[in-house]
Amino acid sequence: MREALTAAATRRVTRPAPLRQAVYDALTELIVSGTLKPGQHLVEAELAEHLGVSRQPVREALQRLQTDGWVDLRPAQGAFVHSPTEEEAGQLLGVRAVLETYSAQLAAKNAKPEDVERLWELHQEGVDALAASDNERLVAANTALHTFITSVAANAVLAELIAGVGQKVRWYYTPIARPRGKEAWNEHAQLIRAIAKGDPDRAGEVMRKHTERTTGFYARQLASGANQA
Amino acid sequence: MREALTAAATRRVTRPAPLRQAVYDALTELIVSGTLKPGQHLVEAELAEHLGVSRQPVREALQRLQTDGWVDLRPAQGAFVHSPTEEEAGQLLGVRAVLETYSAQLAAKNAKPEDVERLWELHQEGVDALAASDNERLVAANTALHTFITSVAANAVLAELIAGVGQKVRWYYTPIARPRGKEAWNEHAQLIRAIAKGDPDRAGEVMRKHTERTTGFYARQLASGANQA
DNA sequence: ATACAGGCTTCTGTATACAGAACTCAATCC
DNA sequence: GGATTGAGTTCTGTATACAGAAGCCTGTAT
Repeated sequence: MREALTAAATRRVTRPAPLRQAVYDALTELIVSGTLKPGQHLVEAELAEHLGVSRQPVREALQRLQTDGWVDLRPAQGAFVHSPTEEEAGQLLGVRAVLETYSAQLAAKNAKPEDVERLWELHQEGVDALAASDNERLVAANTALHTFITSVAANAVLAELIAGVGQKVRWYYTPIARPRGKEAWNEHAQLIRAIAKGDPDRAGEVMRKHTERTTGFYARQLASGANQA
Repeated sequence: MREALTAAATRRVTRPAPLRQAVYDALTELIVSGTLKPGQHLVEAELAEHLGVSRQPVREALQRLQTDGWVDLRPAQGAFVHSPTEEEAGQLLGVRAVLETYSAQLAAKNAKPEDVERLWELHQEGVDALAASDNERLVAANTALHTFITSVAANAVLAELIAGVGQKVRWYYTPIARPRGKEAWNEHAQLIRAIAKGDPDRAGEVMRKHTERTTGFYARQLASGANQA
């Protein structure tokens, strides 16, 4: 009987789900969506009442939000939503570029045929979204593709860093920049071909150029319509 | 008068220094030093009493220790000192290599003459420690050199990631591996020369090879005397 | 009118109290 | 004898309470 259960109902009935996690997710969503604006003072008691919990889980969530860079915690003054500077945004893009490049190299080393197949599926989804001019779907497809490449890279440490950096990049640039268009997905296709061939050097190079172009693309949008948000 | 004060006593009398920070530092030290062993269950009440504070700051410190990867926080069970696997250690080294490479490239772009001068000073310190066979000083000199290169790179995001990854690498390898010897410092010298010339490609390449050799060096030590700790 | 001082309010930081879940171990039943 | 079930214990997760610091506002004196 034990084996039968192990095979099927591996997942416990319901994870109790610690409140701090729920609060963390809620606050992250509020920050990324822009409901909580950069520089805004977050009062623990207010958040607690608004979310229907006590101050304690809110505090714990705020602590984690700080270490993840979403809020600044000034001693004896509390939490303030982090205000990213242009300089910091540029640094984020640079770091992301090297991490993604490494990710692509590892993926090219490890990719199995079924991984490549899945990559092409994700690529097709992006092309479809592009044809439908569905920006939201396009962003999701782009994220999904990069995330899957990272998972193929099979480096948990790397994956965690990329996830953190990537989310902040999206936070900063989503309000001011549109997603890149057709040529980005052509670059993705090149990348997948390099991974399929198991050519780490080429995969890394393609990814490096890809992220550099994205960086330049963002920079131009920033320069042209800076304060449109 | 206000201007005079601003110039001089910018720093407030004494930062109250939140307790959670002190607890965090204390626990990190206990983990890195090996007093708290991997897998060990950390009971909040015990730590609180031992450190002379209440459970609250201990909890907050444990939360941060989790996000920084030092402990695992299992729901409804509490904190356990993280047990690094060999696989994770390898992943750490890989990530560190690409981050350090990028750091060296940026440093080569930004370095001013006085930075190069300081680099040579730090290098000399390492050579001296090597001559004195003072391992502790040698590790400190190595850390100081790499840290300074990162600071010259002038990328705060990168610096934070390197700091986190680097500390974990040291935690994992310090007990089982000796520091590298003379040839590591020759490589450092090459690196500094590349930075002095303002040659990012060469600096990156030298750093990449340097970290790869360090990785191999660790791997060999691990293979030979695995369970000597 | 302006600058300063004092009290007041508000919020954080810390401690304590309480409820619920997980582990332990012993007693019981097959 | 072995497995299982149940009570008891321990620890986490959450809520509440209290103390201290920082900011604000008002009143007063120059």
